[in-house]
Amino acid sequence: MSPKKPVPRLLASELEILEMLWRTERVTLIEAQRALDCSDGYTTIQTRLNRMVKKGLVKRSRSKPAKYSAAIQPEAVTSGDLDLLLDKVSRGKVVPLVAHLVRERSLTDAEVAELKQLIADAEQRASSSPNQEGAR
Amino acid sequence: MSPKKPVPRLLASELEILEMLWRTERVTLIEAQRALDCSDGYTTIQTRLNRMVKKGLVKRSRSKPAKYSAAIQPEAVTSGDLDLLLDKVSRGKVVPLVAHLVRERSLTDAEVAELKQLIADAEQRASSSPNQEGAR
DNA sequence: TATTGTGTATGACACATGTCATAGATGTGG
DNA sequence: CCACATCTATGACATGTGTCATACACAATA
Repeated sequence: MSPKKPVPRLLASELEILEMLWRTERVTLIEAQRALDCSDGYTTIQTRLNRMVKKGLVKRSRSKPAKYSAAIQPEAVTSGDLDLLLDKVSRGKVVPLVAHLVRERSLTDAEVAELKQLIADAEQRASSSPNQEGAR
Repeated sequence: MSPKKPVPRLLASELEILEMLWRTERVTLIEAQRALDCSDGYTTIQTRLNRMVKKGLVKRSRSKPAKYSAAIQPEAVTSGDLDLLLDKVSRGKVVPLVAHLVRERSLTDAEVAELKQLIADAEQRASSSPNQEGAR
């Protein structure tokens, strides 16, 4: 039974591979090599992909020129990493992270609008559900 | 030249150590061992700390029972990791990340208020400075 | 059938990390 | 000054990762 393992914590290199796979969907080794920086040798890519298959991060088809594809979605990584960040680094506080996010990046008007909506939704949810975290 | 290296990408174990150091400020090896889960041997902690010193992640005092302390702040990790998350996983998009943050965590009223303020500030900044973002 | 591509599977090697056991250096009470 | 309690520095070993070179398998063809 492997229910919802939060995707450990990916190494930078694994993230790099996954990023490529998310972009390209399904690729053969040659395509993968091309899609990546391709400064690495053919069998290097092969080994890395296969090791990731072993880890369950990547899927491989049985077709003749095997096609590799991501076994996990970006959201999973986002969740896992963000949760870790929150728990370990930000001591569970969301605001500092968001502050960094919106301060460092300049947002478009559309994005600002979306964020407003998100906050509004969260606000509503907060008032409707019993909230712990500092019982005012 | 200040090598403003964005703090590579920390391993989970390194994050664990740093988290402890941020909590405790300065510790000797024994204290560190106690502060951590302490299931690891004394010299194990020693080796890990020392290797992190070598990497510039941790500082060590010259005092007799050497005191170890974090060489980087949580914010640095936050920044580095968030940027990576943004660039690699979220394709540079802030909204999905924030969405995850505010959806998964229930926020207090105070936090919601802070977030609103954050967005308001960002909005102002967006309108005052010519935003290219998506010129391509 | 032997030859040549093209793909896949193995074996290798260096360096990083997780975990310790021990040896070496030092300060302190007899 | 000696012996012991502490610290600290090294050496070791298994496993994981980065990077390949090669060997092996198999289909199409000369």
